Amino acid sequence: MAVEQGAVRPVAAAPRTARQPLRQEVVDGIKSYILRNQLRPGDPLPAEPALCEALGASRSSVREAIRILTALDIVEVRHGHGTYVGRLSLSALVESLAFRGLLSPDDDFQVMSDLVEVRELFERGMAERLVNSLDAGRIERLQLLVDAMREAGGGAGHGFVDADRTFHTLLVSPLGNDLIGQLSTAFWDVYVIVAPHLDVFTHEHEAATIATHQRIVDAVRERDAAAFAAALEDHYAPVRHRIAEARARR
Amino acid sequence: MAVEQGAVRPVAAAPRTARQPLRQEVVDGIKSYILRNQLRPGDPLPAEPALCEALGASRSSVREAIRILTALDIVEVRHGHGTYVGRLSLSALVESLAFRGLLSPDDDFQVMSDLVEVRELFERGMAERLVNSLDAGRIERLQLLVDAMREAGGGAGHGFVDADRTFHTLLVSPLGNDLIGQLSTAFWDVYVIVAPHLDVFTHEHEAATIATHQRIVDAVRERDAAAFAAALEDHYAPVRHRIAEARARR
DNA sequence: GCAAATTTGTCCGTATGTATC
DNA sequence: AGATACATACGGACAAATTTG
Repeated sequence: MAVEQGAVRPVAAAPRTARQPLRQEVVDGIKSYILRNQLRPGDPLPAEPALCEALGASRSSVREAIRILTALDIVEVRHGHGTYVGRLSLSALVESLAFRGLLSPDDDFQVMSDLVEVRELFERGMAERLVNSLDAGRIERLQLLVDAMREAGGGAGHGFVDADRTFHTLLVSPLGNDLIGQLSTAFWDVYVIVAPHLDVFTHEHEAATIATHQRIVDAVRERDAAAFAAALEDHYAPVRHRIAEARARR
Repeated sequence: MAVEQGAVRPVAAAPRTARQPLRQEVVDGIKSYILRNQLRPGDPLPAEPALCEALGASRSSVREAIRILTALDIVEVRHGHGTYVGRLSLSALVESLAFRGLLSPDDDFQVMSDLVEVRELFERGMAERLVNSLDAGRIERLQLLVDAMREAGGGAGHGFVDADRTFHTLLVSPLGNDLIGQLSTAFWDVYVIVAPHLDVFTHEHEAATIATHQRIVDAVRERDAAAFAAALEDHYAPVRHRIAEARARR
């Protein structure tokens, strides 16, 4: 009631000096709400009208704020269902890097090269710890993934790339450092998105790839860090070479 | 005029089957526009009305799409001025990781620990290449930053953290791998955001920090990879220790 | 299976703040 | 200072998706 509101000003007492946009305050407000109530990924958030009233903003502003937070995977929205706390994944990194790779027609190969280099750095830098911390169960699953790659070899390739992705995720999993695993898979995703646009993604090297993966498993089985590092070198060298080759073609 | 629109359908001829939201199509449309015209960071984008007409969407949908792209730093908006191609920075990664660190009251220390570990991995994994590729000019600037840290020591601390940040960015710069540098800085930013909330950020260890930074510079000057790695170990060990200590306090 | 209720998606019209010329 | 172009914000209305009785 009392919708009279003689003044033009809405209801808010705040002068709305707004050095920063209102939607940013809403973003911070929603973040604070999540932190204050110690919510976890998957937990429900108040519906849009409730957020509007609680934060003193219109639905447009609230929705724009929600869009920002969904882009960061801090909140997740299901149409006709509700708004929830997101998974806090690195999806934003993937989107951002992938676009960067697609954008620059000159140094896009540089982006790819950097990407692969970091992945190699993770695995080679952790060689000692990895060969000593991979348990029998994980080694067995690594072997199964190599077998899967052999079978999916000439096929659509979908199973092949999935097995490859899972292999490297599993490889760094025993470190207890989730960030390394997530960055590694994120970079892998970016590579898969960008590579087809650069003609560096050929299926001719599948046999060699499978062979080096097998050598990695063998090295881990024998806890041989040197052989492990050597196998990684032989695995990543061709990738680097392919990128350099494609770059030269331009 | 002609707002009659006998059918319920808007104006678009497209049936708008829309398994995915319209704003997502707008996001893809703007991305395509940037790629198609090979725009660079800072280049102007069409104004909102133009985008609405070009993509067949209302202002709301276009604006929400722009918010998503802004969060990823793919576009940048200046109020009352226009929208432009963004810098493609890793700001989204910083926001996302920082929130993850603030969110988990149990394993937030794990996030910090992972962060520092990756940074150390970058610098130690590249030790050989770094000591051999840092030129005299860069070494001189590294020394100046250490000096700056000494001066800013007891002060507000603002100059101290800035110098520290610049030091590590500069340290990995000669690799020619922008991604490593940007990730390293991004993690540093996350650390600075999250650390104060965990009581791991004390000023007591400034003297020791300065000393190890000096040792790093000395090692680089003498192209001594072993001493370089040792200095890094001594630099990061206390940080790990502080995090573990803070974790134990909980 | 249907209908109602809830929630998000999209649209429009309008008013305001901001930057440029 | 005025005019123009642009982004920001509001509020109401209807469409679409999902759940529930």
